[in-house]
Amino acid sequence: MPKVTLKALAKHLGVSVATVSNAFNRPDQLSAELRKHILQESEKLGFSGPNATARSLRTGRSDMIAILLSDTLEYSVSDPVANQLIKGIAEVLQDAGKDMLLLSGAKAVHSTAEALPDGFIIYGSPKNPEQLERVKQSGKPLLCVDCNLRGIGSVNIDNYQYAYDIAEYALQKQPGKVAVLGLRLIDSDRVCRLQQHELYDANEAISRRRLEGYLAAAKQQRELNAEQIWHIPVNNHHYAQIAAREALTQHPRPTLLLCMSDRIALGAISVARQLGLNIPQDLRIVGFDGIEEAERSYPALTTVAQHSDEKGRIAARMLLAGDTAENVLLPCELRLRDSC
Amino acid sequence: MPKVTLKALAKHLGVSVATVSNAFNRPDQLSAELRKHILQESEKLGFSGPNATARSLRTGRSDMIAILLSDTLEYSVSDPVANQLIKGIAEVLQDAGKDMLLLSGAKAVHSTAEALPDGFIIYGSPKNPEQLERVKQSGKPLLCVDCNLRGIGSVNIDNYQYAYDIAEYALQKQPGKVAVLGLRLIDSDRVCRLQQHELYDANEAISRRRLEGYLAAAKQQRELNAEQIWHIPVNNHHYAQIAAREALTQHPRPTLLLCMSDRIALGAISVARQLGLNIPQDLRIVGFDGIEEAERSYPALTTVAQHSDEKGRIAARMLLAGDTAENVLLPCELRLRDSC
DNA sequence: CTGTTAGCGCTTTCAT
DNA sequence: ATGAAAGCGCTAACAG
Repeated sequence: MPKVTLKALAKHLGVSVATVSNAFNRPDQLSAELRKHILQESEKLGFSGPNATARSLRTGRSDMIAILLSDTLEYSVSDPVANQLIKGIAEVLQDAGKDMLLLSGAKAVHSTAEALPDGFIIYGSPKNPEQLERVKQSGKPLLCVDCNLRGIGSVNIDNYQYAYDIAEYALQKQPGKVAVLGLRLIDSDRVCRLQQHELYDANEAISRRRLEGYLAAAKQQRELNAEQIWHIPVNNHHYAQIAAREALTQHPRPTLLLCMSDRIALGAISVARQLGLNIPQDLRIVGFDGIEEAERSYPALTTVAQHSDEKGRIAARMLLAGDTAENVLLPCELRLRDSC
Repeated sequence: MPKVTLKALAKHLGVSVATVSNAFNRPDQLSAELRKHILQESEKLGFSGPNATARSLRTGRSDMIAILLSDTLEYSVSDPVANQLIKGIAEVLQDAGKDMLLLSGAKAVHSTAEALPDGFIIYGSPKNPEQLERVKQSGKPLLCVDCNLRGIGSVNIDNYQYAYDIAEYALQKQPGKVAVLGLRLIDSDRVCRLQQHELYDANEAISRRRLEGYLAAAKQQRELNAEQIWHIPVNNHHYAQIAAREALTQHPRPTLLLCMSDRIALGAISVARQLGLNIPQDLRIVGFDGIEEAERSYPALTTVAQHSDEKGRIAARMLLAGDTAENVLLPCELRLRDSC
């Protein structure tokens, strides 16, 4: 069986290729009945619409939108926050009839599919400068989420403010010894404490903004010491537990853990349980993100809900609307639950 | 600035287009130094390799692999099991330099990107027959995961066997009144109990296979009644809680909950806590899947670990190797923890 | 409303 | 080792 192309179909039907093309792309350019006839015959011959590649080559469009992830695909897909964001974007794209391409932002990756999408949502600070450069060069619409890039619109939250708010809430409720379980504060792949000179950093990373918020809130009672601030390289349970164990086996033990993600906080809760500590009596814990799992943990986690799905929806809508110059700051909410 | 194409580049360099093309695609066809020179100049002019669309039109390849999801994108991306699978696939594709396209299998979607991929992993029973037909027609390599389609290779687990095993374990440990919290057993979008005539169904859905396993194991003690089997339409906390609440407020109350997913089991644990029931003293619960959250729930969940990430890795490797005729059955393990 | 035609940017014989 | 040219399947401008 020869391949069914638009041209072959046209010949078979005794009409011109333009007419068949119009039947698919510009219904107003031919009579309704001819169109119907063409569509029916196409179906019958197993022609499922114009070849996407050829169409894309011709028009320069692909009806695909890419999410340029700052981490590897597998990490991004399993991180609950990235996941919620992807979910929100997916909802909007699906409604708009667009497809979604997930692009790994891992260093040194040069994927050929990069060239296809009609637009990009850049999620998190890009780690692959060449790739970013290529994407910028493409001249296609771009939008940043959870990062800021000169000249590119963005959707963010005020990390400093909400970190400040939740830290202040926790501290006011009951003063005590504070430790910070921080995510990706420095460039190291192992769990460790910060050194004094690493306490401040010009870097715009969201974790730095959160740290500044904690620091500012803590200051009102007592300056926070670098050695009570942990760096955790990856946002997962494993590393979170290592850090939590280090922090909670000190003497005297901290009585408040400021965690930069809910996953970290959840890891800390496990460790606390292993150590026989009661939350919130012996130890209070707050998280950041507002992932679903944090609602149903035991005890339920006090945290900042940042609505990543909504962030995704808004970003996707902005991109599709060509509204890519604005810098949007989305509100969050404190979720005061049982852990603090 | 005019667009930089391979042709323009060739003219600029004073060589033919074929030579430039070869510099990118067939290093052995030209001298190493000329190649190096061409590549350097390309970089300098901001030419980031041959246009992917044109190349794809010409060669018929795209270096993309699609996952054809049986649900909507947003659901699949947030379901922990689908998520782990995607993660496993992503790992392998990334190493192979392939990109991953997530395709929604929602009814009536006809995405243009469908035509692009070089191969498809079909995840779960397709709900969009036209789409499936198109994909089959494409003649590209296909592989099923968690479903079986005539003439297509597959990667599955033995749902019947492991459902049987975990039910038998639970029942032997301590007999009692059993309720099943089942996932998508019938075609209804609300939580409800099964009716007697719905107890058996020829349908090959994995939930049906699991139910048969439970039923067979229960039979050894006492036949399971349809009214103790709940249908839950969506694998999330919300619906799980509704079903669990119905099941646990009966008199007499069930003492064992056989849950068809870990998410459902986790929802049931929340409800039990709300009702002041102690697990496993007053109520025993088992799940299915082996998601991460089940390890760290309180109490930790007894379940069947099905290694979805490994399933994904294996499927991706098989597809890439062109090994798409086999029907692979992967082993699972019982994870005996505190909830039963 | 319909048909003809020129490319979109590339790869790949085939000839040199 | 290199170049000329055909054509992948389609869309859109233009002519009729």
